[in-house]
Parts: sequence; structure tokens; C-alpha cells
Amino acid sequence: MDHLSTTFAALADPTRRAILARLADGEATVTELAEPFAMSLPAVSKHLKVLEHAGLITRTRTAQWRPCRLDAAPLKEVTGWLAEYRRFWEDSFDRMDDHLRELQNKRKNS
Amino acid sequence: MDHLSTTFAALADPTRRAILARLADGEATVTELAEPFAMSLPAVSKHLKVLEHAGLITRTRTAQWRPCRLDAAPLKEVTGWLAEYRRFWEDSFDRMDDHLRELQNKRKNS
DNA sequence: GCTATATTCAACCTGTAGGTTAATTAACCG
DNA sequence: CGGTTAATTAACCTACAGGTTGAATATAGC
Repeated sequence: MDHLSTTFAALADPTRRAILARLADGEATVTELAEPFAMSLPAVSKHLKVLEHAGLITRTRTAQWRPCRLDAAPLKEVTGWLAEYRRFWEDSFDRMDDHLRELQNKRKNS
Repeated sequence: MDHLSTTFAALADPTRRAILARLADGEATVTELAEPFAMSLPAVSKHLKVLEHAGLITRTRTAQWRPCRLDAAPLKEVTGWLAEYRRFWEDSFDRMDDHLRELQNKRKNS
């Protein structure tokens, strides 16, 4: 399966997206990640394997724990793919300009 | 299945992404869309049904043809989801600024 | 070395995704 | 009406996704 398909497939599951959202707040172990879900640990373990295979998480080993860390590189690739279609929902470039200016203003004021 | 999962699942197939890419150039009939692929027409028909169910295409009826048209609204939703993770691959806002300035320059020169 | 904790592996089940071929529906055209 | 073209439906097959339970592995700590 090609890289982009693997990424999209990994993202096409709410459990896995929830795991990513959790990891956006920092590293976590398998048990910690599994806690919110009404499913067995091996099930979560499988989800993590899917995410790892898609390059969306990396895992290190510390004692008997395998903490997971988010790796957003594949998401960057997805935005690259999406960029090709941006013109279809942004009906005018001017509106995009407005949006960008707003972003820059926000930064200047922070 | 939730909306976002449906969208990601629809995008997780290279044939379907190729169909979307083709539709970015304008409307096309089923037979036209099927032409580049080494698969049967019913198979393509199924792919189109998946895309339609995900809201990525809309279909009208003209005589015996069912022309398909791209609808990028779900893609906008995807970028919304991705935005939450942007900070993980943009290590500095300045780099984003560079990118945006480059975009705007491109527009001025075109 | 033994036991507790963290995680994975193995075997299994069920549902569905993606493909096939053959038959069917729908519309046009002479 | 009869034939042709466009597309879908139906029935089927195979592979795999996502879940389960039970056993195995790895490490820490007493």
C-alpha cells in the first residue's frame, strides 16, 4: 500500500484519532492510552501498531513501558495532498489573503 | 461511522484519489473515469458510491450518463482537523511566514 | 528466584472492502 | 419496436480490519 493510503487508512478510525489527540498533549504509555476506551489492551496495541506502521507515532523502550510519541510528519504530507484541492473550497484568493493577514496580525499582538 | 472516518476511509484508496484528481479537471462520466484503470466498470461504480457517500462527489443525471462532480467540502473538514496538529511539523512560525509571503508573491507575479 | 506489572503474540471470529462476472435497468436512436 | 450504449444490481469470492481471550515475554523489585 502506498504511503498516503496507509496514512489515510490509519486516520480512518476514531479510536486511532483519539489516541493521536491524546499524544498531542505529550508522551503516554500503552496502558495510559488504553484507559479511555472500552476495549482490551491487545486491541489498543494493534491500533498502535497501525499508527506506528503509518509513521504517525514512534515508540521507545523504558523498563517495561513502551511510551508512544506523536510524529506528525505524515500529516504534513496529507496537507500537501489537500493543498491541490484548496481552490475548491476557497471561493476566492482574497478571502485566503484575509485569513493570512489575520493570522499575522494575531502573532504581532501576542 | 462518523463523518471524518468516512472521509478518511474514502481517501485511503489510490483509485479513489485518482478519481478525485481527475474530477478536479472537471465533470466526467463513469466510463470516462473508469478508462485509466485496469478494473471492471462495476468496481469503479462501487468506488464512486463510496465517494458519493462520503460527500466527496455529487452526481447528476443526463440521458444515460451520470456525470460526477467534485465536492471538496469534506476536504475542508479534514484540513480543519489537521490544523490541530500543524504546530507539530511547523517548528517555527517564522518559517510559516516565509511560506505565506512566498505564496503572496507568486500571486502578485501572475 | 519469584511475583507483579506492562505489553505483545497467537489463535480465533465476524463483518466488510474491493474485486469479479452475469444479469438488469435506463435512455437514446434508427 | 429493436438494438446499442451507460451504468447499476446481484451474487459471489478472498483478504483483511478490528475485536476477543488466553498464553507468552520482558522488566522491576523484593
